[in-house]
Amino acid sequence: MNSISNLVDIYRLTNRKITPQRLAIFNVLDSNTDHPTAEEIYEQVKSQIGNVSLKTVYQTLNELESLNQIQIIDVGTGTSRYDPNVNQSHHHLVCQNCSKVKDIELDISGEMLKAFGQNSGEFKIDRVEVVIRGLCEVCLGKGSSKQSEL
Amino acid sequence: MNSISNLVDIYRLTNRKITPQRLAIFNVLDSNTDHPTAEEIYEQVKSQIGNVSLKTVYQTLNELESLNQIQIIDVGTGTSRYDPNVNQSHHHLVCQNCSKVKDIELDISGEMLKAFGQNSGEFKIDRVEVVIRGLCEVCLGKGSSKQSEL
DNA sequence: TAGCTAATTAACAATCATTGTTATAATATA
DNA sequence: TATATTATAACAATGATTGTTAATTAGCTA
Repeated sequence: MNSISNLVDIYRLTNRKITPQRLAIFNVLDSNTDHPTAEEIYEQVKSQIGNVSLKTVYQTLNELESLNQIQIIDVGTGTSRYDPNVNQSHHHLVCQNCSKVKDIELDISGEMLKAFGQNSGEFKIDRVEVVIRGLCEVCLGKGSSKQSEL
Repeated sequence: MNSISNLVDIYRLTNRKITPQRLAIFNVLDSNTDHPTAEEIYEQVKSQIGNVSLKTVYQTLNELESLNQIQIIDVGTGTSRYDPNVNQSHHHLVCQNCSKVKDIELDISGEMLKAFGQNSGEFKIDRVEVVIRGLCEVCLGKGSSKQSEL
């Protein structure tokens, strides 16, 4: 994601209005590395400006994705997560216990991509996503009993 | 997934009953490489034995997963797909146009796993999933306009 | 082979994440 | 400041999946 002021510019240039709701959403996303869900963003925006609807949050997030300013990631935990990191190529670690997602930088290039391409037949590769599943630091420390609180 | 007769054995050994519905589901999954959705399995079972409920299909599929006989894959297309291939390690090609999923054999070992582990910090890796997104052979042939029929 | 009992099924409602609809409100610009 | 246009909120709706419960069936045993 670009900085907030860049986003404002992008919004102006594309004839979108700068509303308090949108600014607050930009603000929550700015430099966020937590991969929040829409619900979590909604809660944070609410605590900043008092009122938003969940619909507005979803709308704005989808908009930001089509403007290539965020990435919507779905790693099969039942809820999409929103990642403002679109500049550096990266992949994701997913905790099988608490469902939290962390970034991991992996250089999927050269050898690997070549190997992928050789096995993919007639398929035209657009991009490669690696999801690494396991246990995060926090859940490791707690044993591995199921719990869901953060 | 094991062969159907093996599944029947597993079901008997775990005090589960062999019902026509379950047998038909086993039969649909047997050697299936199409990554069908629950709905698709439901349709096929219905055409075989006349009546099932979707609930029964979901139940049996979840059961088969916890018995490690199938893999539930969720590649962010909004619907889970069911893959009886649990014996060979493999990954998935996902068509961005028609959402179909194909298997791809990739050797994620040695170098790669080492690289992954080095970047993952305190995270304890259980398994690595690679999803390659792009266009399948069929959709390539059709240009890349959105269509959803198979 | 009939009867018994636990397991299974089907019908239906419920859930959760996400999207559609529409009347009202707010932004940007003249 | 008025006006055109876009955005918001409230609400209903959707689609995939799961919960509930009464009725049915598989498989054991007499």
